[in-house]
Amino acid sequence: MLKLFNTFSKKIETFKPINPKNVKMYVCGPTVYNHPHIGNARPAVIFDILYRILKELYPNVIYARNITDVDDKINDAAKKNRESITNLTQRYSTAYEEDMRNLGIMEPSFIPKVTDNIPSIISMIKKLEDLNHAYFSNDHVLFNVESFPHYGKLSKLRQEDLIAGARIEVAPYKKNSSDFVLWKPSDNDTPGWDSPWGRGRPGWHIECSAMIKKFLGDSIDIHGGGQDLIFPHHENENAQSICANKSILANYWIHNGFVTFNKKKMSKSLNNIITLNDLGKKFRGESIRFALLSAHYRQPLDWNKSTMTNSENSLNNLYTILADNINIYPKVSEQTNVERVLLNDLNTPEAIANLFSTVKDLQKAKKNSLKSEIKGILLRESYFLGILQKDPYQWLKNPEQKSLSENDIKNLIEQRTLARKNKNFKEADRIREILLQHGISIKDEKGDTIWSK
RNA sequence: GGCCGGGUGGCGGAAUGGCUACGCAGAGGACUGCAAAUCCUUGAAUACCGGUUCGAUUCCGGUCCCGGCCUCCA
Repeated sequence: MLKLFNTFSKKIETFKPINPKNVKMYVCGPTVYNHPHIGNARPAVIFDILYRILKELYPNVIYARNITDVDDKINDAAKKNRESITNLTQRYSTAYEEDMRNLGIMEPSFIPKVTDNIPSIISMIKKLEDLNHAYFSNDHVLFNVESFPHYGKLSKLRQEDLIAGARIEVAPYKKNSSDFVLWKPSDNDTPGWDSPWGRGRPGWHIECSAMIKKFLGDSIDIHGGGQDLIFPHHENENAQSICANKSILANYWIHNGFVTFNKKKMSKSLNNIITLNDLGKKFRGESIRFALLSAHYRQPLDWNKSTMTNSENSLNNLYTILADNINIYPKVSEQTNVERVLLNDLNTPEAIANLFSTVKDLQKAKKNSLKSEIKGILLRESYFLGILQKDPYQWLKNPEQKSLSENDIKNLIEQRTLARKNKNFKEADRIREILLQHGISIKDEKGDTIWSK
């Protein structure tokens, strides 16, 4: 039984799909104008785990994660780079997909892009206009918030509060300060498409509503994203979808907490981000993933200097155990403790604790038959977390480090092995020291010498 | 100002009305030519003040501090 915290009810609820034979989930992906940072990676990893769990529970799961490639920030970035908009968005969507693969994230069923779905967007806006939920004003089409009495229910924000807190000047052509843009005009320098309202482009929010409708249908089970999307993005999506489709948009709204850096939210606009690209130069994707799992998804996760070394060390230890048991055949396992705690609102820290408990069992096991059983459990448990699926020796050798060529290292290790055979320990230590100075540490293990870092 | 989270060991981070998980780092020992790994042992925490209770870190009230949303953000 899967339990999830629903932002809408602010309670943990038992998950009941609309149609158990076909479960539908949509997660808001990135706006591609920049390299994604670890804050962007968090929902990707969290919903990847949820996807794995759902696939285990239900025969068919459709998971869509969009890419927003129409946005004014994109236009600004392209202008700044003197680069074409398509070039920029393609460059960064490719980078995003690469980063996702690197994090061990399973490919969603659909990765829709806004530019491929303009007709769906236009027809949804048209529908809203026909139903008097939207109005045309000053070349813009705006959603009329007053036409939707439940506006604010998702984010728990009341109209009065929004007005009181408004820090931005209200556009004079809006009927209500909370009305938001569905369609806006484009000048010749800006990407635009022909529409009943002239050449223009969609506002933020509407693309997700339109793509959900097109790829998943009017109503879906789970809608997810970062907490910063609750308002206005999801509130607005919810309003426009319900008004256009006359049916509920999503039954479960799931939002992850932020990655913070020195306790402050990491965000592109605060310019305190750590990109996956930069982090990937020093650390492997799996280590980044492990770090992102260390806190419960609804809590903030504070990133600091030791976050990555901590997570690398943990994974090294786990892979070492797998290397020790490399010849043990993993027996196929049934539902594990890790799955059981993940079912409880995706409690990844507890899942990791359970994983380590399995590891302890494996270390204590004497008989091969028992080891085989436990190794099967361990591999199944780590699959749901999306870790430990690589060849352990490959991991421990860490070939991505480039301080010495692999051949050089092999040669030095051979020389050292020879010296040790001849009991020339002075020479053996000298070689160890050389390797250490190049950041390479070695371990003599079961007659073999393996090296890392 | 309105709304909403949170303060747990050196660090990260769960859980719980009743001996405070787990990981990383640390200490001691076994093992090792030395290391590493492994095994054994081990030190270390619930912001503050009240209340309820046999018992609170957990529930209630207050104080202080930190963060988020209200504007683009995962």
